[in-house]
Amino acid sequence: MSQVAYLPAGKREQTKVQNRQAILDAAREVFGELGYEGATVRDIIRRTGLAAGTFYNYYRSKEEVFAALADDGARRFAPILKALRGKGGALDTFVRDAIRAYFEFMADEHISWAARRPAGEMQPHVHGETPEMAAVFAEVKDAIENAINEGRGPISDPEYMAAACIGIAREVCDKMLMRRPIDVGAAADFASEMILHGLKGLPGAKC
Amino acid sequence: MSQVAYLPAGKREQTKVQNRQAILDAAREVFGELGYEGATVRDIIRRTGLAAGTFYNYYRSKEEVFAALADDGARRFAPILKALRGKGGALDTFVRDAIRAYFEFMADEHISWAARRPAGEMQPHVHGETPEMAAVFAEVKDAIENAINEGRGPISDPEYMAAACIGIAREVCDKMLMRRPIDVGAAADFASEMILHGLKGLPGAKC
Amino acid sequence: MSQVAYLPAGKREQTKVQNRQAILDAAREVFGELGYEGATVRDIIRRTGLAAGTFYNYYRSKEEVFAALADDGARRFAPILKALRGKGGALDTFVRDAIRAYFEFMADEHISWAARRPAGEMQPHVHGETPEMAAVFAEVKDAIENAINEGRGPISDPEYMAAACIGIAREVCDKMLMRRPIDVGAAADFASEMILHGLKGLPGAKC
Amino acid sequence: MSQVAYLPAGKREQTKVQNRQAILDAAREVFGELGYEGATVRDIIRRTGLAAGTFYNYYRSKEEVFAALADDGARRFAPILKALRGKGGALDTFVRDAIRAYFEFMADEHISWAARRPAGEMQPHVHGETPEMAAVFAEVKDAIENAINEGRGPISDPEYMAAACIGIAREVCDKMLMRRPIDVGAAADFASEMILHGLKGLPGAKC
DNA sequence: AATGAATGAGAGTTCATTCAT
DNA sequence: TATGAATGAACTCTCATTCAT
Repeated sequence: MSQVAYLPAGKREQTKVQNRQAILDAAREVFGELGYEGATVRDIIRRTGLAAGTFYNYYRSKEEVFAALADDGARRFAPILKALRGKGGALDTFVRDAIRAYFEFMADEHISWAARRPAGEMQPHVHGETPEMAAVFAEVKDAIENAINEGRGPISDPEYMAAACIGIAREVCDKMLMRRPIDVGAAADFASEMILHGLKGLPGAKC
Repeated sequence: MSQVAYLPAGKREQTKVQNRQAILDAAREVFGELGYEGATVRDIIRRTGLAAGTFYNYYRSKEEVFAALADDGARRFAPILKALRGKGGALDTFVRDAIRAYFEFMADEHISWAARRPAGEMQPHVHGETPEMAAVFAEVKDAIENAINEGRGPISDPEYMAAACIGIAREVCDKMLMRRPIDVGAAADFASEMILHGLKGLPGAKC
Repeated sequence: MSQVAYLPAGKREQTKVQNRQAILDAAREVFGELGYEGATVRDIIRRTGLAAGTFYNYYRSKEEVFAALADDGARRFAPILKALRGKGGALDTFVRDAIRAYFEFMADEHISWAARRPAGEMQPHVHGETPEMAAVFAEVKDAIENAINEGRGPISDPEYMAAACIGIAREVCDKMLMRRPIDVGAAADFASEMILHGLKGLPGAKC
Repeated sequence: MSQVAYLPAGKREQTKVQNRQAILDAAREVFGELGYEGATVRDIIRRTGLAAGTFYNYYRSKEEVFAALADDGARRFAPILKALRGKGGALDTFVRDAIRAYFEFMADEHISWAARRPAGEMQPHVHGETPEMAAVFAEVKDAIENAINEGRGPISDPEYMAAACIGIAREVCDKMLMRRPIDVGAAADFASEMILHGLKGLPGAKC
């Protein structure tokens, strides 16, 4: 068309990006606080100060913004994990590296929304996990399952083994995030040790 | 005037107890299928055949019936755990016993609602855990934390230790419940071994 | 179940019927004033004084209440037409009878909602025809088409013939309904004559 | 300052006229496909490739563009009718000419949007009549009413007479537009005959 | 105590229209 | 003047809860 005017290059474009981010940030918070079901689109946009309809200029539904959040987390974490997998060492090393990477990512992620949460007030039925975290968690789970299936570890029940690793990682990480200061190194070491040697392998145990 | 004297204790009381139980049963199913947020009071009451308003003669809200369900599970599981705690043996033994008791309870609980679920169809954002399970989980968690704090185990970070045990128990139990047939013994053994000795302690590992 | 109490027999049942009717009446008015697309469920329930949600206790959607209205009209008019069809006389007679029946029905129907309409204020894009009217119109159309196809009239283009009859009936009826007093006899006679003999057959024409 | 002197009359003006026409064309299609209520400004503007806001540089509302469309049709048809009226012959002739002109206009108009409609898919509650058609219809109606009031026909009820003519014209025309090929001559002849002599005047009737 | 219709707040979503660019 | 994101009122529909019966 001949009437090319006001190509989006300046402030318009900028606020668009800002709004998209604002919605994403608000959604992260709201999902973290209220859980997926508990969160409403209105909760999200209210926190941005934007109008109700504006949400739908960026995402078509609650589902979609949730997916975008999860994607975002996965996308940022994927390369880290991939590098680890590429190294292809012993399960021993892989577990330590993967757990550490996971814990570090979670800690980073955490501060962006945990800070402004009314501390101590843990709603019922809510997991306090952002979609990003969930996505990253899924990645790690996948990696561990693969590692075990590839036979880089003892031959027991692979599914149970992965489940156990995952369980430790998730729960210890959760605890870590509740402490101040957050000590990623200590928590990751603990979890790795626990995964590899169990309670009896911990310092102070009589093996 | 409303209390009719000498009303035989039967019919009326009977009905009340039955209705209360019917609601509880329906709620267990519905929460299991739809999750807490997804479940509606209508879903619950519809399954009982009672009228909508009747729900509120027994529970003041969805929240309350959920709590009642959790209480119920906890109340039934508490004595089992208590007996274990009373035995006061080594952490070793306690872990095995507690895990086994937990897994057995879960398996029992499970069949009461898992049966009629459309298998394979796992909704997003739904955890498939009844309130009872959640409550029992909390009990076990408590027991393990206590055991560790009492010094019946290695002196490391007690909170992390409990978290790790809990994580293993939860995840392995979940996997167990998805298999057919459900082999409680194997799963409990695996989880206990994992808790005590980690991956390296599993058969086939070079320690 | 044993707890049979307060069977719907008295006032409850009564208001239910009243509400259903109130919604139907309101819907008739609103569709008449605003047209199908223009009408909203809110418009309808607002006019009844009932709460928003109450609408959905009676009809699942705007579509459904519209269909109910149309059904109602058709159901009431069907027997009249059927009797006419049964008589099986000449097209001549059939046309006069059918037109008369149609005009009479419309006149009856009309007063129930036309009365409270802001007179003279004819919105654009709106046909001022209730679903009942539309339904009855469809019935008559069908009857005329059948009569013509059965060869009870001249052999020309049956579809066009029916269309022409229908056109006359609809338009003349509309005009009739706008006059005061409504003279069904005169209007029906006119329409019949016009259908049968055209302008040239009208009094005052030189044939 | 904003009006640059000596700006060649071309580009700018050209664009304005083109845009106005593009919106009108799009609106014609959309109203034809979706009906007035069903059509949205977004539907219209999307089809032009212009931006949402641009619509409002040309028309203040959906209502206004609709009116413009109607005007357009009326403006194009008016001279045709006027010529007919000027001839001032018998009602007989006038009816035939007017009907023919009307049918021809409708057929022309029709192809411009009917072509790209998903055939056979007739939405409920939608009339498939462009605003232009409505306007032209109104013109013809007016002409016939005038002719009758001027006493160029039988002295019966003029309003009813006009209504009857209009009804025939509208319905037969509708049918004509649904046939393939569209035979304007036959349809116009039929309608004229029907208007003038009724069913009994049709070939095959015993008069 | 049981009933189930009524309630109305609030959910997700659409859309005509405005306005900074 | 063209743009298209922002706006916010209004829409359909759901649901926890109340209350007359």
